[in-house]
Amino acid sequence: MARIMDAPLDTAESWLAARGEKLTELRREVLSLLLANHGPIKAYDLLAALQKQRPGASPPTVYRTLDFLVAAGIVHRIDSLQSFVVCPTFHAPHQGVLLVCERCHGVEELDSPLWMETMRRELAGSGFAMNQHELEIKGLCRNCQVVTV
Amino acid sequence: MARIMDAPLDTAESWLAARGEKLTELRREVLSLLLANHGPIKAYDLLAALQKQRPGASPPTVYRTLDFLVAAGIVHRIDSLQSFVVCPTFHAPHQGVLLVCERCHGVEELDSPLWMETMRRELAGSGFAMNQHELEIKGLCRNCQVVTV
DNA sequence: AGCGTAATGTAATGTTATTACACCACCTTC
DNA sequence: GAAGGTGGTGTAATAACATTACATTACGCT
Repeated sequence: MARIMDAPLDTAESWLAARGEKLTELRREVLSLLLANHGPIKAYDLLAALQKQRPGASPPTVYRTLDFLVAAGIVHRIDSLQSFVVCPTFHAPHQGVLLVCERCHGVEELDSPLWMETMRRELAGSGFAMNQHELEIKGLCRNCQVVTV
Repeated sequence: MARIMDAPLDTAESWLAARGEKLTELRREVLSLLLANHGPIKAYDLLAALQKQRPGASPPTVYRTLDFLVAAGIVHRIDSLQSFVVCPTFHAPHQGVLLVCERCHGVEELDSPLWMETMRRELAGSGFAMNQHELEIKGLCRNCQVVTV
């Protein structure tokens, strides 16, 4: 019987296979923990979770695995939070912007090719070539705009 | 006789005075080092430089001063580089985007109110309120696009 | 002078990330 | 089936980045 969360793991497996890479047991465990977290997670928190099922895990264990998943486009690193989050649409062509809430630290991914194109055009004059895979916008999410604090 | 770099320091002083804050000797030294660096600098590199003229300087010395300068809008923190850079136009109203080169780690600031407005409008549908003071775009600068590596 | 607040000094510690090297599994090729 | 290469992981140590907590000093105010 299939466990919950298997579908994205299988998708990741095929996605990697198409690149000639493998979803090893370690990578599967890490990705599974990332998926279970629903939102950005810090490397050391992920390490703590991983150690429950894999006691020998150490910082290089998680950082190597995260680097791999990021390079494969399955996971995003959020610079402003020093955290990592699964890309909800890694398996499909997309041009996503990460909307990072500075208050609750939630992250949404907004897929907007039109928006990307607009930005690229606006930047053209400056001679700067935007990396559209690493775009992170800080601000307040809908919920957090309401809060007074 | 005025030393080189005095002008921006004096500008910072008035800018702060208008906010009821002061450019103390320590802040002046730190800002001066930041200006002398022409580009982003890491906190600990700044600390090392500061210690040459102020041997007792420690991490809190620089982090406190940087926090102050960032809060005053004089310095930007570049999340993707974990570095700090003087805002070239802190004294004037502006809506700058930081263009961070992923290869040479240089930073340009592009002032484009039109661009900001476009983005804000594009984001409106998502309910997300962009923080226009903290916008950082990664990519390749004009020079680095040419390099083959 | 005495008080209150802002600024800085100082020691320790917390958090994030990397290096370097050892070992093992798997695959190839002879 | 042994030799050698590659990719993946284990392990120890350390580097790099940042904060806490508390002591002390500087300065404006009455």
